[in-house]
Parts: sequence; structure tokens; C-alpha cells
Amino acid sequence: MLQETPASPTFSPLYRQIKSLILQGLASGEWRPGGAIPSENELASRFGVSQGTVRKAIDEMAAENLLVRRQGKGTYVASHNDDDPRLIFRFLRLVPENGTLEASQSEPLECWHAKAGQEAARTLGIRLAAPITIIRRLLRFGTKPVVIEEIYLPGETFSGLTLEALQEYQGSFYGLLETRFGVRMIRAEERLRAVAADRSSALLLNVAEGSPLLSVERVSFTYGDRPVEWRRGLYSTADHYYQNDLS
Amino acid sequence: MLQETPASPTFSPLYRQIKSLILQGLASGEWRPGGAIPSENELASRFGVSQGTVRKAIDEMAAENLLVRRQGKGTYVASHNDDDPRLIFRFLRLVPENGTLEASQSEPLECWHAKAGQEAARTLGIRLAAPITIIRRLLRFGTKPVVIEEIYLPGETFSGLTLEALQEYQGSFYGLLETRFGVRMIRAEERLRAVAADRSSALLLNVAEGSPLLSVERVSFTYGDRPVEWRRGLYSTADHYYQNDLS
DNA sequence: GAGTGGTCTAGACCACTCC
DNA sequence: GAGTGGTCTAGACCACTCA
Repeated sequence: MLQETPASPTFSPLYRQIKSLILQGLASGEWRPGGAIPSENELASRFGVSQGTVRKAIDEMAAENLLVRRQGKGTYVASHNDDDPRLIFRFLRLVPENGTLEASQSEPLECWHAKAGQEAARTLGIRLAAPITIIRRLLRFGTKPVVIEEIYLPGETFSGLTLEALQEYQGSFYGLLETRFGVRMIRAEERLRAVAADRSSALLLNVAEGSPLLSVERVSFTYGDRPVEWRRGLYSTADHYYQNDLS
Repeated sequence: MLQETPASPTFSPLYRQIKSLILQGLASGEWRPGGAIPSENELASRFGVSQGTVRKAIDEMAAENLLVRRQGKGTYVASHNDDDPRLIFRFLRLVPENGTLEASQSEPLECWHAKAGQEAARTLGIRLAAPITIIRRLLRFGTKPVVIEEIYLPGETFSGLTLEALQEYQGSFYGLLETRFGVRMIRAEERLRAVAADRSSALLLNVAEGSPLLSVERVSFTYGDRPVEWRRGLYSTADHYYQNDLS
């Protein structure tokens, strides 16, 4: 069942094979975000390996924020609906200059459906003119508008998403995608540039036209490195900054 | 020798105590960047624990990029003079728009000595008016000037640093600080903002005055979370972008 | 062949959670 | 008390490096 020949070109150690089996369970939806996976002992006997081997597989997945261990309780599938304060700012790196740690509020402006252009199709790995859903929204810290962004989603994966659903959902955007569509974002790549504010963005962000804004372009991936979100944002960095830790 | 009482307020597991002992060896300079530390077996018998416990300590430190394991050879202190391609871009996240992966070249412009003002003193954790060294330099990708930055260093830690030394050294700036002063940067915090180019920066970067630039402010830390570098840079993001991975 | 890190196992005991 | 993850040990064998 499990491959056992070392030195073969596709060889990987047992615990990595276990890891990829667990990953399959996550990707297939067998275990849902926020739910528990079987105990280490059960997985060990199910896969016919020792508990230590399962443990090493889970160790790596916990380090990658795919699983969360809770001593005495079990191991859980990580979720954007958890309110672990360390993980909430993982995907929003904007911090107020005067550290009053106000929570950010999302204000969805529009949500419409369209056909993928070249750039969207290439980025999301879908075919040209495939259906996509586009969302425009504004983020505020307190009352100040700070971020304006457009979010592009593949329509087939997220069909039926409406402005009302966005406005009603209590919790983060990624939390909504998880509970409503069973798609969990596990990783993202961002590209940052400095750009000049165009007229409409300047109006929304309450800054002068032409003033410098931080452009943040993001591609997010779900299990199996499948791209499922493309996002372009403009951040006003007069009273906030983008924080990044290099390590 | 090693503390053994669980449930005591300062309790930490054995492998963490081993980890902090190894950390002491790194911080004290007992084992230098690029050099090998003792083998797992030797550390185990030296500290009176099993090899597995040492292994777990080293595992964590390797994950934090403090140590590098080399199968069959030994475990080495990570160094900025290694030319591991994965680690070179760890502290310079700027990527050319058209992925031609040109190496960046540093051109030191000035290096002078001064007294710490309020902000520098607070950031670097030194007293007001303590000696500091300030470096101005320009980074080019190919022939294009892309980054202009000022680097503030505590003078007592890095005394005797000159413009000539900067110009002569083959290798990265952090590599120089390591070999010349034995100080290794292990972590940094960056704050990004969009700003308008002032006259002198615009000239150096060959952009129009007032055009948007990416402002990157960095504080770097050595062992024990001691801040030892403060850096302010302006990045031209017309042909390059700042890449960040969220995970 | 000796020495190093890498994998895998089996078993013991501890700490935490929940019933 | 039963079940879970967390720590620690001891030993076996493998893969890699270097002399």
C-alpha cells in the first residue's frame, strides 16, 4: 500500500506519504475546517505506521497552519473562522500608526458577474471568458476609509455569491468562503508597488488625487496550490503601514 | 543542572532548555556563522539527554533559519555568506517585473559617524547621543537605480566601519557585518508605506519628483532579539515589485 | 569504514480536557 | 477514568560524506 523502496526516483519518507494522505482528506472535504481529524493513534493504525510517524506528519502540517493541535482535545483543521488573534492578521498586514488596534470593518460596495479576461484567466487558471465574480469593497479602521479593493473569484467555484450575503455575513471574507463554499485559503502571494491615486480611488479613500498609495496585488491558493482568488487593493498609508516580518 | 520540576511557573520542556543552551553558544560566539556545531550525539552526552531530545531542539532552530543541517556532514551555524539561493532573497524582497533575475549591485555612497537622535536611540536601544554610523547607498538591478537607502548602526558594535571597507567587500552587507564584526542578523521587521519622491531621491532614482515610491523601514535583530540595525529605504516600483508570501 | 544526520519504531510517563 | 496530544528515551537501520 505504502511505497517502500528507497533510492527510487519518486521516493519520499513514510511520514511525507502520511502527510499527503492527510492532505487528501482535507482537500476532498472529508474533514472540514474547524472540525477534528482522527486521533494520532487512530491514524497510525489506519495507515499501518507507528504513532511517531503520524506525529511527524502532523507536526509539519501544524507548522504550515493547516492543522491546529489542542492538547487533551485533538487535532483540528485550521479555519478562518477561528478567532486566534495571531492568525487574524496573517492576511491583513495593515497596522495603524498609533497602535490603537482598532478592528477593521469591511463595507462591500458592489458584487457582479462577468467573463474572465486574459489576465484574470491566466492568474486564476481558468479558461478565457469563463464566468467570474467581482467584488468591490472598502475597508475602514474606525471611521477612516483605508483600503479599496477589487476581488476576482472563479464563478464556478463560488457560484451564487451575492452582495447581500457579503453584507450579512458576520466574520471575515475568507471565513465566509469557507462556510459557504467549503474552500479554504491556505497561502497567498502579494506584490506591492507604490502608485498614484486615480480620481475615483482618491474620492473613496478621502485623499488628494495623485497622492501615493500602496498597491497590493494578491493571489490566494487553496489545497494543492490551486489559485482561487485574485485581488487588487489600494492602501492609504498616511495613518497606517504594512507590516512584514522577515525571518 | 537542568531544571526538572513540571508545573513550576518557569517550566519549559527539556528540548527547549537544550535549545536555549545552544542559543547561548551561538550568541556568545562559541560557534561562528558558517562553522559546524558539535554532533547530535556529542551534544546529547554533553547535556546528559537523549539524542532525540537534542534533535528536537535542533529541528526548531533549523526551522528558524538559525542552523543548517547537512546530511552526512554535520549541523552548521547559518550564515549570510552561504550562497543558498533560497536565503539570499530573504532580506531583499524586490523582484524585477520581467523576471530576468538580474543580481542586484550595491553602490555605497557615503559613510559617516554621528550621534544618535531620539528616534535612532529608541529604535536601536542605545542612549541618546551615543555614537552611530550612517551609510547611504544605492542599489541597482543591472544599470537601473532602484533603491536608495540609509542604514543606521550602533557605533559601539560596529566601530571602524568605513566606506572603503564597504566598497571592497565582495558579498552581501550582512555577510560583511558577520565576518568583520561577528554580528549575525537573524530577523527583521519592515514597515511599508507609499510616499512621494523628494527632489534628491528622485534624482538618484531617475524618476520625476513627486512620483510614488515605496518606503521601507527596517529594524533588524541579532540573537536575543537585540536590535542592531535601522534602515530606511525608498524603492522605485516602476519596473520592480516587492514580493511577499503570506502563509 | 567511521561518523554524520534522517527515518521509523515501541514504550513509558506527563498534562490537559471532558465526562 | 478514559482519551487526547506532549515529552523523553533507547535502539535499529538507512543515506550521505569523506578519508
